[in-house]
Amino acid sequence: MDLNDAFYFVQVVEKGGFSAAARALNIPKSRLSRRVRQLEDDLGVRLLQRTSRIVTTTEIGKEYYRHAHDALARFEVAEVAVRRKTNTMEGTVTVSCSVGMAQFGLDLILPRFLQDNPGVTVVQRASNQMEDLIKGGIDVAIRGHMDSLPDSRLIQMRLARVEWHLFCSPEFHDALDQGDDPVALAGQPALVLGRPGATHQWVLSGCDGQSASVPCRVRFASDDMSTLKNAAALSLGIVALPAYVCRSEIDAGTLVRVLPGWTAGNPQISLLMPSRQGMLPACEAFLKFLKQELPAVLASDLPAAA
Amino acid sequence: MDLNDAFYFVQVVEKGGFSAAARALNIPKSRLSRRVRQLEDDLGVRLLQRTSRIVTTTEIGKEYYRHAHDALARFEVAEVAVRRKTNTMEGTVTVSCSVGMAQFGLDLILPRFLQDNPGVTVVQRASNQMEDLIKGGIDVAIRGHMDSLPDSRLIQMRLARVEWHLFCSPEFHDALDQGDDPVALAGQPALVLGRPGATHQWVLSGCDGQSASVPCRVRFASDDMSTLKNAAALSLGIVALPAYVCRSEIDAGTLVRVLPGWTAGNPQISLLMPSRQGMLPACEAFLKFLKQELPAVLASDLPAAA
DNA sequence: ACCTATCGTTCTATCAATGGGACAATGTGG
DNA sequence: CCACATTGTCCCATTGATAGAACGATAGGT
Repeated sequence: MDLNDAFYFVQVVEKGGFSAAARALNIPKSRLSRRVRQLEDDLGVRLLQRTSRIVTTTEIGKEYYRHAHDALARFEVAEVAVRRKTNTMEGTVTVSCSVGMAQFGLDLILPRFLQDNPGVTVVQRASNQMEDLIKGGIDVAIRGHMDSLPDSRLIQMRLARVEWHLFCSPEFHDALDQGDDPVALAGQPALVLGRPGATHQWVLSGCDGQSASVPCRVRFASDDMSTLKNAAALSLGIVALPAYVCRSEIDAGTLVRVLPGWTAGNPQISLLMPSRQGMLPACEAFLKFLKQELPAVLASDLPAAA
Repeated sequence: MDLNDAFYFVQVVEKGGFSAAARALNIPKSRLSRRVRQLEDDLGVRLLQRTSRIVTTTEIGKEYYRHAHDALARFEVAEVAVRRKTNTMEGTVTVSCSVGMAQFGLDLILPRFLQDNPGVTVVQRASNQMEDLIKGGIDVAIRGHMDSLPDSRLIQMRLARVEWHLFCSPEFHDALDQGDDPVALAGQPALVLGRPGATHQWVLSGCDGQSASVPCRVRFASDDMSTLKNAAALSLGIVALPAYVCRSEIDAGTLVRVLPGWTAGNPQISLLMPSRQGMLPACEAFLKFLKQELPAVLASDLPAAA
């Protein structure tokens, strides 16, 4: 059963003949003749009665026509539905990111995207574990990584580098040695993101290229940056976090930066997507938006947004 | 746009993968892979996200699937509708015949066919002009003809020969010369079927092979055999008609046969149909029924049915 | 950490569908 | 009444799709 044959048959019926249908479809009439005959053979029924001059539909041909016509109309609907989404800014974009990126990065810009694109629905899946993009039906993931991602078949797009700084409460800072020397931090209580091993250390880079590794004492570890920030604000220790995450606390004075001349990491933020082709305009617009807006939000040297 | 590609896509979605669908359909998976990719290219959208291990449907793929699934279900309906009519004794049979054949031939047997085949609808188109079978959507025509029909592409099936006799009212008969000689009828008033020319004659055949042509005087001409019979019963003249048409009048004694040793024609009754292939069982059953029952009805030597 | 079964894709010789013209049949207009 | 235009079908060289194996990748069992 070749579904195209049904289409050809419907066309012949509607145009009132093989030649007319062939002209309308811009295909040779020999094809129409052959395919309709094939359809009749498949069904085991004569659908058209032909003279060399005129074509009429059998009783059963009329019935088949009605149903086939409906079916083809449905296909039309299916195609139109797709084309509408590919031509207009509609559809759903599913984005995966870490909780921190959601709270302190996307949170600042996502509302604007939603306002600018009323037809687009954004589904955010904030999680601190990497999700499988394909299994999860995720259109784009925002990932931070130190070295290049090994994920082979995924499309990668470098977005920005973010600086991680060391933070603590002003009170805690006052109690520290005020020198600009990393070694002074050795053994200090650390608030650590993720699951640290038995020993932990801050890997610091100076502004002039020097680096230092400072062992510390893990007092608290969490997947959640907000919780770590709160712990730091309560003077429980020193935390290494992306600069943009702590911007409002710095402005408010509830956290201060430790060792302003040193950074605690400079990971790459990249966008990952399953494939570049066949992407909805809505998704492309979202990508463009992220590429345009996110770097500024993640930059260390910008003041907080109004 | 290849509609089969949509079918393949739906199968892949429903079976949950290319390999599973290929196994279910008994086709190589390379075809599925190629055709689904082609569909995606045609639509300009990615419908499936693939790993070497897993396949998931895109958001838009899900939408396309829903519509395409509906459309395919419609095709299923179309096919089932046809197959039902080709497998069971259902459908409509359109038969064309002359008014005389309808009133005095088919009338006797058609009710039985309808009773025996409750699912079959018979549309009878009784007309004294030959209709175009194909233009008129006629499945089978019953035609009487003296020499072989020239209609080339139509299928012909010889059914029976019918004898035409000369009839008149008993009163009229009494007034005739009672000899068995055709020449005695010369100049008698004739009731003629169809549109006679200026002159008319009866062409008679004797039982032993002799023939005679008897000129007569046209008093009344009509397309309708019943009207002619009535005119004859009213002693308006002599009419040449198929024997079976006048059977009941002969039995009732309102008409008598003129020149019992002579016949006024012996045309062939044939069935004509547009084509033999792709015929509905209902139509085939009707053909078989006609072939089986009609000759007896048309026979000259049978008593009238009860 | 290997091994194996299975996944979807890709490659290429092979085969079937195709397209364009020829053809017989048949309305149509002069 | 005849020439012509147009109908649907048939024929055959050519082109495009296909089948089957090879392939890289991956998940799960051991």
